[in-house]
Amino acid sequence: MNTIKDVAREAGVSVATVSYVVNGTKKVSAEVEARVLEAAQKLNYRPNAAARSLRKSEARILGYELPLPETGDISSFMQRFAYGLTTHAAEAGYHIISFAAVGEDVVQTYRQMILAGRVDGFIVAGTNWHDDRIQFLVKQGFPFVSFGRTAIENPYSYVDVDGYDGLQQVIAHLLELGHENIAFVGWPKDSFSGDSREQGYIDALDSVGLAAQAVERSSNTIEGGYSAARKLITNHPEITAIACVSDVIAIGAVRYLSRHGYHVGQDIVVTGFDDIPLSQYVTPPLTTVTQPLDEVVFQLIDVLTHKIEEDSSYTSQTLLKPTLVIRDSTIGVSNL
Amino acid sequence: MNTIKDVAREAGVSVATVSYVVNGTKKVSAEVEARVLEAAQKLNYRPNAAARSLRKSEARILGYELPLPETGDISSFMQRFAYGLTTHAAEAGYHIISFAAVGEDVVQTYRQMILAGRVDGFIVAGTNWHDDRIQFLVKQGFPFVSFGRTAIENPYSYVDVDGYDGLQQVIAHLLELGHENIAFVGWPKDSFSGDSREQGYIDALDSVGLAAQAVERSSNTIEGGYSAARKLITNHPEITAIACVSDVIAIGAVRYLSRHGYHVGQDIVVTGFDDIPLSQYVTPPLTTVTQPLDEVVFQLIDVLTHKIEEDSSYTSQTLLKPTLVIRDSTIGVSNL
DNA sequence: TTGAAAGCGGTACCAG
DNA sequence: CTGGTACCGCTTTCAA
Repeated sequence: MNTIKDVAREAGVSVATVSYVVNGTKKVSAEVEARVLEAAQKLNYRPNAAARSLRKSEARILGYELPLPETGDISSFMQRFAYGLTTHAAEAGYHIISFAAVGEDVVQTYRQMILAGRVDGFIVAGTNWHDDRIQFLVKQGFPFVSFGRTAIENPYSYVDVDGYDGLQQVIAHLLELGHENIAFVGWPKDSFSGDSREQGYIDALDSVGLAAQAVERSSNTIEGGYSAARKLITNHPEITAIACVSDVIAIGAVRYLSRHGYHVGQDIVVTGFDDIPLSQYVTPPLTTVTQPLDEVVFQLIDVLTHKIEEDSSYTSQTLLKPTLVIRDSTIGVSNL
Repeated sequence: MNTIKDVAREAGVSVATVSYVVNGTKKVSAEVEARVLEAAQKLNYRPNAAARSLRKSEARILGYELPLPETGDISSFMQRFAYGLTTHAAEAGYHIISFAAVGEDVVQTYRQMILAGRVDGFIVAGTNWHDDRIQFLVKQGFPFVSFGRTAIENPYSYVDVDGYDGLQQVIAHLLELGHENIAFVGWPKDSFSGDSREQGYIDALDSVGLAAQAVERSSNTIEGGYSAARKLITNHPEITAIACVSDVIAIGAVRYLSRHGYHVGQDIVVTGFDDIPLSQYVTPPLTTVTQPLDEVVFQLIDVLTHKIEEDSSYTSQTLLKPTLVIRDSTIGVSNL
C-alpha cells in the first residue's frame, strides 16, 4: 500500500503538492499535475481512509440500523431499501455501515458509534411513535434522517410515504366500483404508518357520508389476515370490500375468502398496501399501493448529506405520494 | 467528543496509561486503573476509530457486497444473511460496510476499498463459476471468505451448503414414497450451486438404477416454474414427482399443476429448495430443504476473523449439510 | 505555484 | 508500574 510520500517521491514533489492535486484543493501547474497523476496511477495510490478521517474529522460513512428480519417475512422491501441506500450513498461519496441493535439498549449502540467518530450521520428506519433513537439523536444534535415519522415534536428531518393518501386512493377506487360496505384490517395500534393508513380509510368514507364500522386488527402475517377476514365475514356479512393495511394481511384475507367459496374480485374485493413482489403472483393478483422506493432513498441520502456537509441545522420533511396499482382482486373478471 | 488527553488530564495520568487501561495492554495498579476508568466514564470517552485505525493499520471493518435485488424476489434469505453477518461481526468486534458493485468493473470497487485501507477483509456472496472477485482477492492475498464455491483452483476459504446432499435427501424421500419417475427443474447451467443440486438428483437416481431423463431449466421465477411444469407434463406424462432446484420454481410448478386439475401432494408431488418463508404458506405447503443460515454466517465470520487476526494463510473449506423439511406437497392427505 | 511542518487521536516502544 | 514521545498518513496553514 503506497502512501502519499511514495507518490511525492516518485513525482519529485512534496506531499503537500500531491495532496493538492489528488483533492483538487489548490491550483497546481499543469506540468506538475500531470507528473503527480502519473505517479499516483503508477503506484496505484489511494489516500488512506483512516488518515484522512482523522485529519478531517469526517468518516464519510453513514450508519444504518438493520431492521430485525421477521420470521415469515415475505416482503423484500427492506432489502431493496438497503440496496438503494448503498448505491445512492456511494454516489454522494459515502459508505454505509450497517449494524444491528443488540438487545437492551439500542441507543447505546448509536452513542458509541458517534463517540468513536465512526459515522457522520444515521439513517433511521422502522420508526415507532416515541422513538428512543430519534429522541436521542435530536438531543445530541447529531445528523440523521428518518424514514417514517413519529410523534416526536422537536423538528427533525424525515422522508415518508403518505399512507393516509394511499388509503384515500384505495377507498376512492372502491367507491367508484360501487362498494359501500368497506371493512378495514389494520395493524395493532402502535405504528405511525399503520394509524395514518387507517385514518385515511376512515376519513375517505366519512367524506362521502359512510361510516367505518368494520375494523379488525392483525399482526403483519398471512395467518393474521386469514383470521381477520374470518371475523369480518362472520360479524359483518354485509361487507363487499376489505381494505388491508398491508399486502401480507391482504394475502391472508384472500386465502380465507377463496377457501370459503368467495370469488375474490367478484363476490368480494380485497386491497393491500406495499406492492410486495408476491402481490402480483397470488390469485387473484392484488390491487395495492406502491411506494416510490427509489425516490425515498434518494431524498434520504440527499437530505442527510446536505445536513452533514452544508448546514447542520437544515431540516426537511418530505411526504411522498404512493401510487394505486389496480389488479384483479378488485376488478377480477374471471377468477378461474 | 473527548479525547484520550482529556481523560488523562481528568485522571491525572499520562495518555499512555489511559491507553493501557482502555485496551488492557499493560498491567496498571488497581488504584490508577480505577481512576482512569472513572474519568473515562465521566467524560463519556470512546477511542476515536480513525486514529486507532491509522495507528494500528486495521479498520475493524469487513466489506460485504450486497447482491442486486432481483425484481420479483420473493425470498428474503439474503436479508437474513446480511442481518446475521452484522450481528456475528459485532460479536467479533467488527462492523460491516456494505457496498454495491457499480456497473462495469466490479473488481475495481474491491481494489479501491483495499487500497484505501477501508476494510480488513471481505465476505463474498453470490459466487459464480469463475468469479472475478475471488480470483482478484486470491491474487492480492487479501483476506476474504466466500459463501459458496466456485470452479477456481487456487485454495481459498469458503463456507457452503451441500446442495448435492440436499437433493440426495429429497430423492431418497421421494423414492421412499414409491416414486420412480422423478423429474427435475434446474437453473440455467451457470451456477455452481444449481449444478451440484442437479448432480445430487442425477446420482441419487442413478444409485438405484433409475434414469434422470426428465430435466427442464428455468430462471428463478414463479413464471419459470409454471412453464417448466407445463413442458414436463406435456413431454413426460409418466412423471409422478417434480424436484425443483428452488422454492420459487417449485411454487410456480405447483401453481401450474393446481390450475390444471392435479392435486399436488396426491396425484403428483413437488419439492423445492431453500425453505423460503412463503413455502409454508402456499397450498399445499412445500416439502423443501432448509439451509443452516445461522451456522453459515457464524462460520463465515469466524474463518474470516481468524484469517485476519491470527494467521493470514489460514484456509478453511466448510460444507454444511442442509435439512429436509417434509410438508404436504409430497405427503398431502387432503388438498382442499 | 510549491513546500515545510504542525497536528488530528491514538498506540506502543523505551526509559526510568 | 508509569510516562515521554515517535509515528501512523493525510490536510492545511503559512512562508518562501
